[in-house]
Amino acid sequence: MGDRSKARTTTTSRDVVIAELRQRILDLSIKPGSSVSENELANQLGVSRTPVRESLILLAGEGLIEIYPQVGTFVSRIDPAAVADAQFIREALETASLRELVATIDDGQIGTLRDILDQQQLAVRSQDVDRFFELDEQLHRTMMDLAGHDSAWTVVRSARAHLERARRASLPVADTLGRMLQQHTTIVDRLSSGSTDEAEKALRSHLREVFHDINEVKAQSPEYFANGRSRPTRRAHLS
Amino acid sequence: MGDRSKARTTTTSRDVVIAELRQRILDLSIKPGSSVSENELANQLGVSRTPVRESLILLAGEGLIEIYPQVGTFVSRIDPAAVADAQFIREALETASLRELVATIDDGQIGTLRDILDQQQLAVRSQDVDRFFELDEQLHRTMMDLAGHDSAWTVVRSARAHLERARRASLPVADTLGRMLQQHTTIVDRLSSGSTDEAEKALRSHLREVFHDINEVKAQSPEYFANGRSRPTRRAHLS
DNA sequence: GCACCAGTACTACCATACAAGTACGCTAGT
DNA sequence: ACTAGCGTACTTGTATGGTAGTACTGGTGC
Repeated sequence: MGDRSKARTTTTSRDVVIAELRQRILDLSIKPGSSVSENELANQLGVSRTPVRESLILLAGEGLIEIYPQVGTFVSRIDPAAVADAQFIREALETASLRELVATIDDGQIGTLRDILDQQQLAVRSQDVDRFFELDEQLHRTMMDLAGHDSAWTVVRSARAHLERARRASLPVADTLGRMLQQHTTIVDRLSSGSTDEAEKALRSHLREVFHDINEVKAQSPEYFANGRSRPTRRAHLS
Repeated sequence: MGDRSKARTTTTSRDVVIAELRQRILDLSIKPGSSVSENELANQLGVSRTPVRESLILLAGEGLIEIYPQVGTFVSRIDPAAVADAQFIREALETASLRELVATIDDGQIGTLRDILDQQQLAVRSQDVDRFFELDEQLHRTMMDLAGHDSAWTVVRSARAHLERARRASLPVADTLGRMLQQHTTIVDRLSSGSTDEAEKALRSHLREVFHDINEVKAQSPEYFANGRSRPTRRAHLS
């Protein structure tokens, strides 16, 4: 639910390729700035160029891929300006949802959110980073769902993609997950107590934490970032 | 400027097809719910099915098109839920931009906005509807530009597309344009006087006017709307 | 008259072949 | 040693043929 664009019932191989590519880009299996050739991907995935190509076009629409005709296709570098924009979009949509949610939320819904927090607690104890971020996405999405804006999540997810790449690359410091969980807890607490302004404030500062992570990544992996106006070179994919 | 996805310099025929299709969908040359076949479009536009197909996939990503594998491709009907979502997104992003803009705007920028208002005044006098809405887009976009969020405009434009189809279909009542202009003027006035909350209020109620137009269209052209969960029929394109 | 069933015509999906264009590397000339 | 220029190998763009699957239609049995 919540994805209005899912107008079909069957699964095409294009769908598979899109999911696979998005996954690889987000978890940095394919590094920002590296080239991705249609032929190469087609061979790897065992399909023809057509579905690969169509997937790349769609991902280019989301800004994760850049296509230069007759030159090559590249994974977008992390652009500080794009990151700032993505952050702005995410912040605007999530805080607006939150304000509406405060007025309508009931005890059962609060229970749903607290369940997610409990599971995050477990993930923190076992230091399961992947699980934690999976739950992070689930929490944020659920809050928008409950506010009745599940379809706006598509936009947030797209914006989030640009931010998430950076976050995943940052070394998870021991207490990072714990601090994030605490922030989540604060948000839900204020949400359940009906303090609109305070809840918004907590959410906003929580979302802005990502800038800290990004600067950290930029320090240790500057090649992931788009510093100049230059385009990646064709043989950038050689690792 | 303002379109980060424009990573290329050459113009491919896919670009042309995309622009043409988006235009036709927005101005209702192709009616909501009608089918668009790859073959048919390819013949009409004098290109092969490939660029047409790729364009349709991209537009499906924006929600303007729905593709059912092995069944057909259809122009999205106007979905009230989607409209509400689009409105929410637009409102959240534009008001957030406006609040930031109040703090940073200078006299020159205010002048730029007032120039647009003057041109709208002319459009109202000559009852040039197309020109008026062109300037409407320009005004809203410029405000986001000035706030430094030009790239978020891409999102707003996508959301706006769902709203705009309805608005274009509504009969332009004599004083509609005049009323909209007055609202624009109020927003810019409050923006220049630094009244953040009042400016936001004016913008918000201005944006919500679209619901009035949409209800009007729904009354006279209910077939444009997605009332049930049913999918359009294949021969829906017979006019 | 109505319901069911099979055939046909249409759809988008995928694979493949060809065309247009760019970048890189080698070679020849300076 | 260095630079200019050309050729090759690579890229994406476009065109087209065949395939799998669905919807509509006409006929048949009830």
